[in-house]
Amino acid sequence: MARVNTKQLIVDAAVAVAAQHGISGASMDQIAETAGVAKGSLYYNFASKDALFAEVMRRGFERLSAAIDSAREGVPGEGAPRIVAAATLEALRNNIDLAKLMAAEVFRTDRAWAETMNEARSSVATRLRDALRDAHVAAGNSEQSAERITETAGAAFFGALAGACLDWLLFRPELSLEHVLDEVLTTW
Amino acid sequence: MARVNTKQLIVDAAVAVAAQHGISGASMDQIAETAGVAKGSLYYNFASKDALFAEVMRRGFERLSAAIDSAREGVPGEGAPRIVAAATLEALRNNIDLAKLMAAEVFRTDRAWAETMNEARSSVATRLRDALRDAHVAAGNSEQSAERITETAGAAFFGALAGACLDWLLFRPELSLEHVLDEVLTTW
DNA sequence: GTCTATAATTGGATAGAC
DNA sequence: GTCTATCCAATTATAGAC
Repeated sequence: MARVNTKQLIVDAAVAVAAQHGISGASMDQIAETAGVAKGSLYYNFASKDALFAEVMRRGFERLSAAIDSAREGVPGEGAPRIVAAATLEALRNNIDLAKLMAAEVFRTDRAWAETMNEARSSVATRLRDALRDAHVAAGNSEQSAERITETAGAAFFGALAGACLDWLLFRPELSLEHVLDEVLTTW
Repeated sequence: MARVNTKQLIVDAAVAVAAQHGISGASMDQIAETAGVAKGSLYYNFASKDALFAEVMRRGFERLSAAIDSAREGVPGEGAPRIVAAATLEALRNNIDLAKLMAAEVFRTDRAWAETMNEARSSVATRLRDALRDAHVAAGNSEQSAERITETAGAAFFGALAGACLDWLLFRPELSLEHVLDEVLTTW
């Protein structure tokens, strides 16, 4: 085992490089240089560029799901959308490179690892959908009515958060998280 | 002048190829093959790959803006969000490759033509923001209150539409446009 | 486990014929 | 205005030393 976690070093570098140039535009050379390791080490730790980015995306969505789950613990239904939205914005802000990368690649269906990424995407959308459903029921609507809120609404919610978040971080970084949250939720 | 519009042929092929592999992953060779022209013709019609995709993105956002403007004509404030949302979904559905491409590249800030694309992105977000503002006022709120709805809300609205639209077209194509619209707007 | 060196292929772009 | 042929740089991946 390596003295430091080389795998994590490489994954972090891959995120940083791909956030700027996209996955196809990110070269293994530049990733190795950014990580401070030789290119040979990349191929010792990952079978291929595809395998590396499958791992990058898997970890990214996993982190997002975990942040949402953690935020929701013990929160009543009516507060759910705001709290999961805040957790999502927070997670994206903490790693803006990863946010750009996920936004750019989440709907690419041709990759070798598209299936893996799609499951991760779906699990995030499902969590957001559930938050919307819980709030719907807490507002006095029936369970049956809440079931009309599907994963598509979750995907819309996620898209709204990602769109607002990137607009915020890239073009209006002076705004506060609370302000961005208000803009997303008051119109929702 | 060419007998057929070679420029348009090339632009269409570029959209198709880049929708699958991203812009960096789209090779000029494959674009030429898809368009049914020689690679030399690409470079006769466009100065470089960057210039080609600058034109692709410019036309894409222009089409979207035009669709929104056309839909809004003569529509009262309270109906504005639904009508512009429908027009946006319709435009994206009519060219799903372009939708994937715009979603993947809209927040890339390192491109040579990032400034051009950013203006186009901003003009779409502004149009959506205006629709939200008009509905807000039509619902009985003050103009002053409506001004708290900014371009960030427009970006969120666009993100929601793009997220729902791609979820729909890629994974749930059996849904109707009206159904998708309802899912986006009832939770909004 | 990490390095250096290199193989094999593909990429963007250009020159010049027609 | 379009084609074919070609250049050169960059890319993924591998081999083998340490």
